[in-house]
Amino acid sequence: MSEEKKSLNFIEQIVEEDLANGMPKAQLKFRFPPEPNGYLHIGHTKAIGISFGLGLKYNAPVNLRFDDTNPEKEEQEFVDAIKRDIQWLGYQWAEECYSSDYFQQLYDWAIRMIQEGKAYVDSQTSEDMRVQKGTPTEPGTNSPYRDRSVEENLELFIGMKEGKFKEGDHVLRAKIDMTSPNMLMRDPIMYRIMYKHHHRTGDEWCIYPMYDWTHGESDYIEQISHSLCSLEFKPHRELYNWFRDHVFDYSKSEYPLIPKQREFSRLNLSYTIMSKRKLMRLIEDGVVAGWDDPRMPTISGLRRRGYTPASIRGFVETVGVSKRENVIDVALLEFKIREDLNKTANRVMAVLDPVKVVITNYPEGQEEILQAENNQEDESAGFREVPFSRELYIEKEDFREEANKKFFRLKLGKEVRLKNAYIIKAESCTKDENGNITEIQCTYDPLSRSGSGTPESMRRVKGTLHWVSIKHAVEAEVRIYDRLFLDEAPDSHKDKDFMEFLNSNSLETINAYVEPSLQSATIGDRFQFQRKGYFNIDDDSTPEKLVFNKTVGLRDSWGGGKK
RNA sequence: UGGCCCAUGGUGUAAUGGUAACACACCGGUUUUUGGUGCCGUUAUUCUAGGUUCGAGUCCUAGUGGGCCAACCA
Repeated sequence: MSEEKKSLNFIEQIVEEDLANGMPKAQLKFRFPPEPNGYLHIGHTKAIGISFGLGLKYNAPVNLRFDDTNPEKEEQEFVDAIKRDIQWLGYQWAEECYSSDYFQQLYDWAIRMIQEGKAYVDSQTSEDMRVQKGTPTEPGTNSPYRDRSVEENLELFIGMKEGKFKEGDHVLRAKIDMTSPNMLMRDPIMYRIMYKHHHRTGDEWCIYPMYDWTHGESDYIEQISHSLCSLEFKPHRELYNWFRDHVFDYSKSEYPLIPKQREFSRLNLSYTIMSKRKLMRLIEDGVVAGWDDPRMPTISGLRRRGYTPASIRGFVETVGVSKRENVIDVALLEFKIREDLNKTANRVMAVLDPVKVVITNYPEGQEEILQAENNQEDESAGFREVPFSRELYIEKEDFREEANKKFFRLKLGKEVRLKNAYIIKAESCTKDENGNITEIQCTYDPLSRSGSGTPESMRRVKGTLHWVSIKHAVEAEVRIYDRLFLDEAPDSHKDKDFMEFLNSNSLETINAYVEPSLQSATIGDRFQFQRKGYFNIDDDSTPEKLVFNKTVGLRDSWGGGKK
């Protein structure tokens, strides 16, 4: 009955405080506001998890709002991908919104601000404006156009909207304070002229509102209670409130509630990058095949790699929420997917680097069907049939002519258990002219069959190997991935480009032999290749040519026994 | 020659003035027909210096270190 009290993160505490101070629970409303200029990545999952998590916790609506105010970079493809990824993660938004839906309202409010002397049209070049803006340590100076009359401002702004000027001729700026220690308060730009086709509004507009003017007011229009974003927006909060308070003054009867912005630190993952611009460069430079390349830290990439929604959600939950800069060890992500797949993925046998084994005392031409447990962590997973015969493949690394006691695998004169099958003993091996082992001759103990219940079958031998029957094995392509970067934080070096840290061996494609039960597997299916790791069927797979991705390896406490 | 934010094991996150906890990683043990899983265990001057307090990781001050802010990007 007594449920353990989980501690609240600082954002949940803010919500609880607001509730305690009298905010009705029904007023709680959140939003996730991606810009459709790229695919979502694992870093976004934190923001998604926070806002959608709050929605779930308080049974409050969460809007999905596309912050589409810059038609230069935004595309419908990204809108579609973002929706697909959020749905795949298992979250449901209340309403699908677009900042561009509010362009008219924003424009009307801007007119009102001009009328009240709160905004003016500036006609300097961007370079002049930059100089005049000052620096973080020096105050800015007023624009020579700052004191234009309301009438002139109105005429110019309306002219901007009507397409009477060229791009760059004029901008609309809020009139705040050019000497503010907060650079964002130094008369920020509200509108710029842009003759670009917008993926939603087409060519209806040739002026587009800037982020600060748009974002907060979109929150306000949607009556969002808590607008949660990452730390770099902290300095924007002052401006967020400035715009919000003016607009509230104009529209409080229609929109009675005011949103508040709060900031948390974004998620960084070791050995990768988390910037849409840089991820795009990996694609453009051909380092990866696309946004959904299994090596990418994108949601689409992780999905294709074989990650489950539950593992990703569990990951961001474990990572927590704070205001500290952080780099999460990618090992935690890997732990989360292993944790999930260990419970859910069926075990199968696949030999990735084969060497032939002949069981000399097994009758030629004989075959038999053995029973194999699908998942010892899940009794309901049942059993499958695995064919056995005289000639098998095992992993090359599982045999040595001689080795010390720490080598629990097959060596000359010693026994090993073949998983779900018999105990075999290595008698001899043959090599090619280069000394490479080409075949291992073994004998088997016919009474030792797994599950047969004989005393021989109960014998304990130290090693157990996976294998496939050569005659029955299915050939498959297996793609093995490694981290994309060799440096723990590739984009944290001021003096070096992140591309310098690329891992040139992040993809290895091999030909493997898998047990015949996998012939019927379909795209997305996940398995544990016993003793090897977790693998899933790639989008490129066909019944004629199976293609697997390595999602993550099994934890390996042996380390290969090198030296 | 400014403003704002942050500082707890290797990495993250708790402890909400009262015994520094949890997860991952690491190392060791145990179980095991996966060197997987499970189970058990080892590992900490809470950045520094002052101050407030019976009592400070927590509050105050200063310092140190890190981050953000000078796009007609979001």
